[in-house]
Amino acid sequence: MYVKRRQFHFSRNRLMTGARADVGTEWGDRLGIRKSTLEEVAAAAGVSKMTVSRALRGAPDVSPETRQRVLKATEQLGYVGNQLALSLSSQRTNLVAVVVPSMSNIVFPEVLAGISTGLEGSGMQAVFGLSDYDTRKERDVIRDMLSWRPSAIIVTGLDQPEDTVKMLKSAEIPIIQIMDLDGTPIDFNVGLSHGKAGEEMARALIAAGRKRFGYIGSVLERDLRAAKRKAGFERVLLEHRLTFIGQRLGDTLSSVGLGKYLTHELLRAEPNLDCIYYSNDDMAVGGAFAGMEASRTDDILMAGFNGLELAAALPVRIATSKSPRRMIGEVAARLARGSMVTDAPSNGKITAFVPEIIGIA
Amino acid sequence: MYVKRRQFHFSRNRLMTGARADVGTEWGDRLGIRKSTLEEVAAAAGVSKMTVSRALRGAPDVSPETRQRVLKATEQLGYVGNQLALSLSSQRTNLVAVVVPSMSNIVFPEVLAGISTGLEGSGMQAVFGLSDYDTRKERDVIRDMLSWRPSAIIVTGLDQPEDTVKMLKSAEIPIIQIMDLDGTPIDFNVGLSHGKAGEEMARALIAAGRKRFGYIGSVLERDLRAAKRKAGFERVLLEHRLTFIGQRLGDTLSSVGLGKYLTHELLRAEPNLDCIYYSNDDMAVGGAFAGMEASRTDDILMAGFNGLELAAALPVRIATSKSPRRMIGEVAARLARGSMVTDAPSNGKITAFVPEIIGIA
DNA sequence: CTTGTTACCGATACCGGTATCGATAACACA
DNA sequence: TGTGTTATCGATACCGGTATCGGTAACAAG
Repeated sequence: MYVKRRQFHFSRNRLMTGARADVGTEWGDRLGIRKSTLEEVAAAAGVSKMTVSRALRGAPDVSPETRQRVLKATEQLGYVGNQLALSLSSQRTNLVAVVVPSMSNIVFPEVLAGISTGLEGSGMQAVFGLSDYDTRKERDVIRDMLSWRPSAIIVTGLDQPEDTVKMLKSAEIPIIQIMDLDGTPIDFNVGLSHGKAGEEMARALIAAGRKRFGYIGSVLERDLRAAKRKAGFERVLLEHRLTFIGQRLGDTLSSVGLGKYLTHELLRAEPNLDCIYYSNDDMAVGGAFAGMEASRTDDILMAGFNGLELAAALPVRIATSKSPRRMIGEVAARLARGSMVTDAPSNGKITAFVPEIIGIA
Repeated sequence: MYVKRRQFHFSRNRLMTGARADVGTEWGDRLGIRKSTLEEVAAAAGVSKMTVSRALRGAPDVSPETRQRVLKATEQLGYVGNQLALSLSSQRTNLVAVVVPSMSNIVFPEVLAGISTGLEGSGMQAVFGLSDYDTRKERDVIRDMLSWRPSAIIVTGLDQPEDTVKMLKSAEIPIIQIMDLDGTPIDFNVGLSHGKAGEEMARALIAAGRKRFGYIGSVLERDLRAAKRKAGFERVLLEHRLTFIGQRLGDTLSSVGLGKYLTHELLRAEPNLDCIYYSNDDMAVGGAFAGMEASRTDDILMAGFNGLELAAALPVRIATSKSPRRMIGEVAARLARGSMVTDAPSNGKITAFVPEIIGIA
């Protein structure tokens, strides 16, 4: 299948003549810049590859002149370095594996952006995978990730099935579970309590005089955090002898369009609601649109979750809890960075955020 | 700094006793599941590691019984495999490097999602990096990526500076430039002509009777594709002896809030516009909100670009060009997959999409 | 019984780096 | 002059896999 390889064994003599001698495929330009090896750079600089390795990494025991020669050769050959060999040899990677459920909700990209900035300057790379809210797929993705021997792994949520947890533990690297706090973390945990977020939102809305609540969400079996928010909300409703008068659950992932559609439906069925709690801001924005179309913006308040930039720009006000998504990513990244220097992760460390509720008063 | 390694040399005898014997750190559970090597699996199965390698990869010359023994040992030890060693040894990776400018605009996450699904089942992994619309940063990110010897690289746009292009070429892997088509591709090219997109939008709006145009965008020096759309739009305006009556350019990245703010400003300065072209849908949605607040939704049409789901759900109609973002990602991924089997990328292959204009008629 | 074939498996040499130890030369010091 | 010391560098053995080639046993054919 794969054609012969290793048929060119560069002899030392050959190398001594300079690696520029015989390059010239379709790709290689005449600068001779191509993926070269330490060995080639060494030959060009007239030293051993060990010395090149040292020079490039800034090791102390290399004379200034040698270092210069090596640097020049590196430049000329366009040497890039090989993380595969480096990582295999040194037994440590600069990889951070990240698994998120989805990319179509802006929340996770923002977390990734946070991770990216949090990793900046550390020389570490994020490798990401999507689970599509599917635990089986998540397990497979995690397995693939682990085969790269990342130095840390960031996963979304606390509700991984047992075999996934076992696999994670067996990797013997820091495991950073993000977003959710309601559950038992394996190792590090960065996020917020969605149960509490739901509770607080309910309390705030009730305090603001809302009495007749509806709920709109999408597939809660998959978005467990939305389900936790709803459960928290309902707990507080119950405390006040209240309940959701009506609710609608979609069967696709949350979106503005879905929120709008379900809101129209719910408003028709229950015209006397004075507040609707949504599974998140996308849905709530859709709700706001529906409210505008139905001219119900004055007597009914839509409440979501996340604090999207979009929600703040809306012509009508909606309530929401601002989740520190970027921040969660950055903190997770910092924890991952730590993994490069400390061998002993302080087991069970938790970073808890409290979302700020806005748009009510 | 890093403490001693390689101090444990498992003797063959030691291994023969079973790798479960001496595990028991804080992390290892009593199942003995931990990162083990082919050698260990081989010892447990009583064969050579070469045989294990063959068995695990489904090579033909392994007897069924041996395969079973190996599989059992693999299972028991929770062997995961080491992509680092695999890739280094076999001289090919299953990595696809992806560089996008930003994560805060939903467009790029959607491209990534497309790439992810396009890669599904191929055993390939996407490694992504952010350039923040900064060419220097882009170059550094690309260099980091290349050091992992990916089997393909996907970069955004066609306007990389010369040194970046040189670096890309020297990697001798398929280079897939996405999103933009206006320029000279290095190798593969998947996207759409933003110049034409701007032209077509202008033509459609003029055909629909719009006459008094304004423009609202953000930092166009960074978002080159938005600049190309604007240029295309202006070309057609000129053909019709028209011009932008007024325009506003923000100095931050595009967002709904920014679009709303600038629209309010522009509407104050130029109250008699009947159409505003925006750098993208986020801005246009903000414009729509401003229009609603100013009660100008009947006499002025906002036009954006992307065809976001959000735009379709809006209570007022806005015009937009639907860009096939997911599709672009999927096609790019397919091209990247191809790279694993064919050594000779068909140089210069271009996949062109034509965005559909909606929301005008 | 000798000789091919075939099926199966192991030994060995890599892949491109790093860690470790040892060697050499220059220089200081007694 | 003999002996440490220090600075600088190379040789060698890995890391954990895969590619390649060769070897052995079983069985068929001559």
